Amino acid sequence: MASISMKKVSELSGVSIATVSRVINNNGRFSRATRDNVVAVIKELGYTPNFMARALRTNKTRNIGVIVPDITNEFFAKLTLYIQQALFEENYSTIIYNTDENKDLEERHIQALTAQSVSGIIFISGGGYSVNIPEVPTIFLDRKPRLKDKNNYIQIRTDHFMGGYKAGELLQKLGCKKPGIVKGPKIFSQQERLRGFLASFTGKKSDIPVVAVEKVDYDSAHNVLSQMLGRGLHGDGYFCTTDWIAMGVMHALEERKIKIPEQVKLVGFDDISIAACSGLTTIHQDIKGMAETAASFMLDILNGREVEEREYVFDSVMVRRKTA
Amino acid sequence: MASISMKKVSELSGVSIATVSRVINNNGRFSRATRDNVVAVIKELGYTPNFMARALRTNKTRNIGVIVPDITNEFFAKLTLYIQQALFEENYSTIIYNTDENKDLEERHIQALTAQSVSGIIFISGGGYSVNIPEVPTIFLDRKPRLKDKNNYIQIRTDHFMGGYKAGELLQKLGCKKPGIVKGPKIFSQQERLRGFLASFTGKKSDIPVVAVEKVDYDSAHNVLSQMLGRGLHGDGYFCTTDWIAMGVMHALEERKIKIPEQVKLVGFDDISIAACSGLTTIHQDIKGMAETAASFMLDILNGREVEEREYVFDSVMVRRKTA
DNA sequence: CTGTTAGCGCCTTCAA
DNA sequence: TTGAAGGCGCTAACAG
Repeated sequence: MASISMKKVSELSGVSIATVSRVINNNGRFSRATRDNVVAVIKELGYTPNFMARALRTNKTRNIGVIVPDITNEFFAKLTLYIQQALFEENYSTIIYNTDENKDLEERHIQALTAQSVSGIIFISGGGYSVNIPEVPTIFLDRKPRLKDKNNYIQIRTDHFMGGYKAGELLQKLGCKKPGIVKGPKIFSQQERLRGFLASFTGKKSDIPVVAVEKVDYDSAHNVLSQMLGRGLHGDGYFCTTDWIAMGVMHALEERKIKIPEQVKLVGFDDISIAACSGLTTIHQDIKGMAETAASFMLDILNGREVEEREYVFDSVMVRRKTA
Repeated sequence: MASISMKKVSELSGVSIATVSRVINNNGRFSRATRDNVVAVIKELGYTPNFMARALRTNKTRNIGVIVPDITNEFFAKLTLYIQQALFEENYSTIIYNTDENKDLEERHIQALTAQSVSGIIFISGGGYSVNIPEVPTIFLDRKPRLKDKNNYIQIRTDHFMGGYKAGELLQKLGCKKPGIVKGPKIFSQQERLRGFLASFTGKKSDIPVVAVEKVDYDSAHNVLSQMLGRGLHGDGYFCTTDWIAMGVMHALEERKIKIPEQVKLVGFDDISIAACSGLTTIHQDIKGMAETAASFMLDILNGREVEEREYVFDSVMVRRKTA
């Protein structure tokens, strides 16, 4: 397009560029009449500000980086969807990067985002390694990472611990004698759910089998469980730290004709669509609430409003369906 | 950070800013010695180019907009994931917007993307309305939209028609006497799958029931099917134009104790995880192939390479599992 | 091979 | 309430 700049607006409206700028940014110091005039010309010309020039001048891009482990997982997809929607309301865009839980990739993406001068970053990171806090305002979502320097930061998440605890309680209430847990890799959320689960038991916790799978997905869980069942051993109730893990476990059991919930009870975590559609009992997370809180805090920071730098923890709720 | 600019590099390395710029962009016309010198200084200073300044100057942001109906659907999530990865290799970022199949939102996003001067757009749009082609290089993915002006454009998709055709063939081969189709709203891909399905039948097509659901998701399909079954009518084989629709249908049938595949056969479309994990027979799309093709064409265009503006159609393949 | 120079479009003092 | 002018950091002629 024949880019129309402020200059053209200034010429046609007979005022200086500076005044046009003031009108656009509502910076006061112009008369009502000039304002109306300038606004009219802008409309007539269909002028839109040049984001790049503005970004260069103000050092603010109005782009927010969102770093997620795996957008392919509905849980993270929803998180990013709601973040994007909330931010778009305020004219911010989101740049999404996938890390696949990989520290190197994570760092490369942070660097890319920084080089691009994003206005802020919403960061889902919580592997066993420590991370540098980016230079721009950053909000940690879903997981609490190991941070290198800072002690103050905003962190938003579900109460993974209590979620695990509730799962343990339910399994006990339902009379499970040999409960166990199937969990993912050493990531903050996974570890917390494990801790909570174990904490719900009063007896000897070392008797409770903890089976770990490499990734929090269907195949990993399905494989590990199939092997286990092949060796003839299984308990009568499993807390799976992810709905996808639960699906893998569920089908491994079904393939061996083991009845759910009669012989084995199952509890998942996340409450994504597949849980509802498979009748999986699971721990629900308030995805929308967390996403909107993250977006709203980010906006607060960007607008210079005061935000308390601490952890914001959302309640989890047990959703009973058929499997437990 | 104390932003280090080219100026500082030029001072410390004793050459002009222009030379520094040439070295950075590898634009030739500098000696080996100066190059090494400049590179060393850059490294020492930890200099990184300012993307905003560059963008302002060159009018290229290295941001690619990706417009998808619903990132929450694994099919689109994977598409965007692979696009993002391919583009990141070449130092491009992706800005993702969700449209929820909504024309207004679509237009607002295009506008936002244009205002931001993205370098290009990968666009999934194909409702019943006509769309304006954006000003920047655009590639249409998955669906062929109704375009307002241009007749030349790049369009990449699965052969939805043949996919539907294959589904029809299979159901017939399997001996279905009363086959039907459950499809989503009037979107290009949905309509094509329907056309293909019907085309596979030689007899009277008007006898084939077409049940339409509002959205291509589990709940819509589940509701509609439950109602239908409540009225006591169903066929012996359904082609569902989406895996999520198939899931809804599957469970509605199971709830009525109707055996799959004995009494009713089911074929889905997309082949997302849930299909594999539910034993759903479905039509597989080469998501990665399409995404990478789109990214690669985009890069070609951006780099001034010649690309033939036409439709690129990927084969679909039938994946037989338990439901048909 | 290298340096000088002129903006890209915008915001923001400073002066009027 | 307004205008003039400088500069954000970079690239791309145009000279040498």
